[in-house]
Amino acid sequence: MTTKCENCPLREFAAFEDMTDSEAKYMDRFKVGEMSVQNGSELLAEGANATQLYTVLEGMGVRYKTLKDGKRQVIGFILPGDFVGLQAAVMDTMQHSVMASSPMKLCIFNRSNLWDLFKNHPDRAYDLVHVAAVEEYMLCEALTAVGQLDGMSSVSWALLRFFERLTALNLNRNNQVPLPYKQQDLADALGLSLVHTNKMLAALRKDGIASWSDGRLSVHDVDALRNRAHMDPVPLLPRPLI
Amino acid sequence: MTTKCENCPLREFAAFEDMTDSEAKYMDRFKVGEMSVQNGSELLAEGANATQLYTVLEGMGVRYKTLKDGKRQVIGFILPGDFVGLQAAVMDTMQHSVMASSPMKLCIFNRSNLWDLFKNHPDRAYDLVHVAAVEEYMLCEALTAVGQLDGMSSVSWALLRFFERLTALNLNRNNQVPLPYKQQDLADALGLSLVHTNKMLAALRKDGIASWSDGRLSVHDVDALRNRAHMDPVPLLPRPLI
DNA sequence: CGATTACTTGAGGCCTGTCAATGATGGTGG
DNA sequence: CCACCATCATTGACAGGCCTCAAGTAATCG
Repeated sequence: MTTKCENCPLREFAAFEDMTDSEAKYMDRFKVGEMSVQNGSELLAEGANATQLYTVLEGMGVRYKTLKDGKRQVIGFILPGDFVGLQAAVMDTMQHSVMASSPMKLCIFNRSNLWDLFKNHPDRAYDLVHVAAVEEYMLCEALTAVGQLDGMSSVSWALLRFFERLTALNLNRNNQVPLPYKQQDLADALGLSLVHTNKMLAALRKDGIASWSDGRLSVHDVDALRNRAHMDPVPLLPRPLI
Repeated sequence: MTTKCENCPLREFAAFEDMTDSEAKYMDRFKVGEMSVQNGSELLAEGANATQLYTVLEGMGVRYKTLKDGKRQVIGFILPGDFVGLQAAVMDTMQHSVMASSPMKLCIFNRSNLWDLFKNHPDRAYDLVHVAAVEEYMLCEALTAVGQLDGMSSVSWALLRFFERLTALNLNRNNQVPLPYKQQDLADALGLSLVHTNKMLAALRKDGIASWSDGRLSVHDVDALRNRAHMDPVPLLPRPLI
């Protein structure tokens, strides 16, 4: 028995805009099921044309793109509440892959219902554009970090972003948030080598600013972290939940 | 007297999906005017909340984000047919600026009409999502290039992308396309220094692969360029025109 | 207990940034 | 018409951040 959208635990978090009960009731009709996956499993593959859309209920994952020579660029990190597969829905194929970095629980929507949503629920369609815009914004920020910041700064920026996003999801306990990724994931996201990424993390740990081990990130000095990031801390805007 | 959407010269190009005459007629009601700007002028500023949306009719521009320390990341290059300002429309403020790199002619839509479009023309709203998805895809590709490729490769990739996009816009004359940007723009897009970017361009010129000067890019050996780019030449998909 | 995966740490070299100087071009004002 | 200035492109020298190679530790697993 799956959770009804009306009772979706995500709705209360600061990260999301409010949703009325009637909206939630409609979304529930749109919803076709739930799915649980192990960490390491590939949800969507580059080049495939997926017929389903997902909203993440629990767990985390990565989006990434692979090059001919085996290099990998991590496009983004997928957290609870994130909407996955919109690209596949409107363009016919995925341009990147998605993999679970921890056990995940996903809410499944059917692609073929998407059109009904546009026709009958323009407000929800509008939210969809909003979500797409937020995603574009996150990508812009990542591009800026990768392009303009040096190693120390970009690692700091990334940890800060994780800390903020996860805090907004109520996952902050005592300045500690879960972070079930590998150092290689972060390195591939920032365009740094694994070795160098490791050294930046070691420096942050030595300086008592932040430490990340065993899948948990502890931030001991947010201001120092923000300082090293060298990037305007653009606040996270509430976004609609799909 | 402005051009009617029915007669929009952009419609015929390979870069865009077909649009029926009746669709074009509706868009014409959505359109509120045209605007011409000089090169160097700022169309939209970071942090501002624009009330208008634009489709580029002629000319080119850049999207960019500026950091506290004056560094600049070029987010993307705006070509004819591109839709500008969607982010400002759904989130309330722009997260990046837009500047004209050549004289531009823009088609103006009113933000307040956007809602009407969602309510009464779901197919066009769907196209809007499609456009947003294409933009996201371009950003992914750029992020991958900046993160994973070295100088020679990323410069080659960028020139190749320009060549393909402009060719799809019927601006290719004898393997030569207009490219009214500065080397600094390209450098800021790729996260390279101006000096190094210049040296990569010099190498491509010396090797007889491509030469860019006086606002014109000539590609003498597309295959060699593609070879140096080291990235899958994902084809440009036709996209809807707004 | 060997094999695998992830994390750490050190050493050396190259790609790329910074500094600096020069040319080329075009606009401006006397 | 020419000196002057601003912008952009070009080229060389040098230093440094980051990559690659390599080796070692720790934890998990069959």
